[in-house]
Amino acid sequence: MHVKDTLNLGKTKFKMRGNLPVKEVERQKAWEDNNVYQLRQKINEGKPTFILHDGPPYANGDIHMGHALNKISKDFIVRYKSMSGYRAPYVPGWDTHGLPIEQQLTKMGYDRKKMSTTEFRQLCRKYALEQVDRQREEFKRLGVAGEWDNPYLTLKPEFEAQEIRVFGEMAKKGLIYKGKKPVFWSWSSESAMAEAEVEYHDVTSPSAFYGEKVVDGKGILDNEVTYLVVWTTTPWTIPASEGITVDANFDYSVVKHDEDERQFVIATELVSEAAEKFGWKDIQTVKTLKGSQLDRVLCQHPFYPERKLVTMLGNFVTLEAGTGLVHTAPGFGMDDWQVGMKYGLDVLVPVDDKGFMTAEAGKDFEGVFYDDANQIALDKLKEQNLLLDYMPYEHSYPFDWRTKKPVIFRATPQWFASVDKIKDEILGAIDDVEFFPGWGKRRLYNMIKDRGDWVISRQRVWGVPLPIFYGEDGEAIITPETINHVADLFEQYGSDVWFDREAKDLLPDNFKSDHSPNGKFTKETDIMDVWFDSGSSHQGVLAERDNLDYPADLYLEGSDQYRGWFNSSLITSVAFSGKAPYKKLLSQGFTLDSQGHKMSKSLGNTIAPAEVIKRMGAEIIRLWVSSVDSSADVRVSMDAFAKISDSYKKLRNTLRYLLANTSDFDPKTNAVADDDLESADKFMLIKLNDFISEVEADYEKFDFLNIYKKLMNFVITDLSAFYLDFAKDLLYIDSVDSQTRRSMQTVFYKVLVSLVKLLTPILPHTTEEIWEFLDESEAFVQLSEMPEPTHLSNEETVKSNWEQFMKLRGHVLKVLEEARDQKLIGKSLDASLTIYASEGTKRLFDELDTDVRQILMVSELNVKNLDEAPADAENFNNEISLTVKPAPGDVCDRCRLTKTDVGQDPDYPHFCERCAAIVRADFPETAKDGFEE
RNA sequence: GGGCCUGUAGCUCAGUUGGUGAGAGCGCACGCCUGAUAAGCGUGAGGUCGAUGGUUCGAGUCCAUUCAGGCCCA
Repeated sequence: MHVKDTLNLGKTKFKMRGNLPVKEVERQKAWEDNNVYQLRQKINEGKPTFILHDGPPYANGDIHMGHALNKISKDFIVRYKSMSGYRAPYVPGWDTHGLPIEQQLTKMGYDRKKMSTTEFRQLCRKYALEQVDRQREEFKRLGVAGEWDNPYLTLKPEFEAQEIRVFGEMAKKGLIYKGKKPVFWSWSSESAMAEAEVEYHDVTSPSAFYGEKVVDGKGILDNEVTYLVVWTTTPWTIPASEGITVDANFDYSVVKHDEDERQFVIATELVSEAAEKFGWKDIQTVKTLKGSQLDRVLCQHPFYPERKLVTMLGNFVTLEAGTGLVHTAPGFGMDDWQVGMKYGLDVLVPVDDKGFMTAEAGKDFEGVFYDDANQIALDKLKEQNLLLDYMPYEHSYPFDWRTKKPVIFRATPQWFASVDKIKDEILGAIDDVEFFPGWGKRRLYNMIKDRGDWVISRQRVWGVPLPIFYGEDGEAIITPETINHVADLFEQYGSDVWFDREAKDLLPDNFKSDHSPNGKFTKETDIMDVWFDSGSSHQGVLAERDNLDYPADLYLEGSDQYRGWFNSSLITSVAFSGKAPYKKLLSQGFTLDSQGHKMSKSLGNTIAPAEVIKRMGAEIIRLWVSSVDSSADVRVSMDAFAKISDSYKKLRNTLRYLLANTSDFDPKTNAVADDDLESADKFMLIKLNDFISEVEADYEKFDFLNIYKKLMNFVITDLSAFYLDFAKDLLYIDSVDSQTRRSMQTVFYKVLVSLVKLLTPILPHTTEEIWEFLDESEAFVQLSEMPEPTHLSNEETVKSNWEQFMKLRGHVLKVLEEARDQKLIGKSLDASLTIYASEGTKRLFDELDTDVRQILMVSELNVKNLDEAPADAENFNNEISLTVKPAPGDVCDRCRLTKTDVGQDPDYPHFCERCAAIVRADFPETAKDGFEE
């Protein structure tokens, strides 16, 4: 027998290194094979629900770090709630309609015009489903638990049907209407374009400065002699001009010059520049005024004297070029349209699909291609002596990316959802929501407050059709009857049916309408905005599925979703039922590169989750997610993952040590009751209980960063550097079954089990691996419940005593280090420490009722009165003075302490008395046989 | 241009209602240990608190401006 064999060294097969990239995959398979997620749901049946409703990612491409941050954060919450008394199912979803998928197919070489709509839609569906499969595997690889085999997809018939019902409910409440709005219009391909389909090139346009005669100056300007000087780079839109926009805060001057009777209004700052352009000399300022004073001043249209132009206040006017007054044609510009809507203007669109002016533009323009109308407009202005100057102007202009021809802004018929009518109700609903972080409320509130009505139609095919019929007189027909019928059809056949059938076959049998005396109907061909799809998920998923609830407890997405999903869901939900779809709203920042700049493929600064998983494992990404403040933007770098990887190793090793040193401990038979624990063990148990309470409170607040910080501090400072370090003199040395040893193991085991449970939401792979070594009833840690903190009888006293002691310990470490520097000692066990203690400190030692020598890890400890301290002792706060010298005596072969009693037992010449006694009792044969070398 | 947000040691973060020389963990340096060993322990060095200007007896903490960055609009 060797001396070492008499020690109780820790033993475990739990590996020091995780080999995560390989082991995670095996473990995930085991969870799937054993239906662990489903088992958890079964255990939670009947408990109060906590529904985290998944915002659907767009089904296209590999997942990036932002996806990982989002899904892992959700997993933390769902796993925590599932283990702490709630039924918290997680149904992941995908956004599967929309332009990007259509574009992908175009890129792959499919031509939408060479096949039927349904054929094209089938290709879109196939592509979308492939993307779902691809992303699903990537999400699962992150270790995210949920109903992966039954996700919600916006293309599923039951979802589409519910979306139609949401639309129908809004229509019933009078919130759906048809209007006009400018879109990018490509006359060369005769279709509307999305922003993503246009590209910008520099072009030179004729820009013109011209006057518009004031006919009603509102008492501020003189009628007939005053002219507002406006600027435009699109003279061809003058026939559609309906007003002039100024900025309320700018200063404007009314000026005259010696060669003209007329007075002109120009932004003060731009007067001299304009005068130079126009060749004006000897300028006199008649008066100056604020833009706000020009509000609703009326001018005469330069081409149509009977039409009045209204002056409006807008925020898009610039002083960088022009006059500070802008010609405004709501039918041909977004800014123009928005300000026009505010002032209740019509939307004139005297240009047809092919880009030719219509009769509405007047006989001089009718039939003229819009680009050729520029010259006509300039000529007409010149004729009337209104044109002050014109010149070529170079600027960036949108082009159709396929035909390479310019596009125009042109108002087209669109369907709208009124936000205005229910805005107060929506703002009220925001008040009932709890926001994380708190500023989210302000952001969402401002966004809703300032937003206009929602354009829900798209001139596309890959989406949910607008369920609208038209009568013979062109009137739109949306009734509860038609809505229900269409919803039922979609539920049964999917929305393809809309494209496959004639209008009459989409209507209920014998459907009658006053708008169609002959029973003839047509159908809308536009589809719905994809934000209406995902924005309906509270009905399409939460209300639709038996195991879910509406409204949800929580929505959690990136901060871009204040404008996106948070916004659209809120509008449809309030419209549908008067309440917000979420009780709590948690938003996260974006993932940026190590410099804090956005990540993009073109910049080449992206880090793919797959790469990290392959090199370090998903656990490292998960731990990283917990370690950053995700309420703001987070920086990502391989370096950061390497650092986290170090933290993981530390954590893993500490848990391994606990495991190794409880391998001979049976919690059922060896555990010591709380009140019988040794003093230091009590202290650590109290610390553990505090830790449990704090971590659970942090989980409730979704404050994972705080959990990470507390965890690392607990593990590194309390456990590894303190408790587990001095434990060796006890665990290894004392008799296997001694009270001191079992007391410590009792706490070790509690710490271990509690940590493993608390960490399961964050590091499920690792904790499940440890769980296999524990003697607990549940087959998987995920099926266990979160630990509950307990309380000891006099814990406040115990805690404060030990906290005082920890301060003294800091001083001891300091003097030991100094002794080490002076080569007096090497390790602390070489030292004999003398503490000259104040009365208070001596009382503290008494109350601690512990082996202070052991905890300070020295071989010899003497406690004397403070006033006996020699001059060379180091004093701390007049509480203690300390001296260190090499411990006298010989090193015990077994406990490695240096002691004067080594060799006193003749049977054990190399042992101290403590070890001799233990070994004689536990291994009697060694008294005769001795030990091998 | 507008709404909202962020900027404290190399990294990730704390810093209470403005008040002793600005803290933690990691990393780093140095040392110790070799019975947690591709581990463990200790000590130490690192910060003009983005910048500037104010308020105040006193500001990382309040105000203004500004720079850098992010999301969403225009």
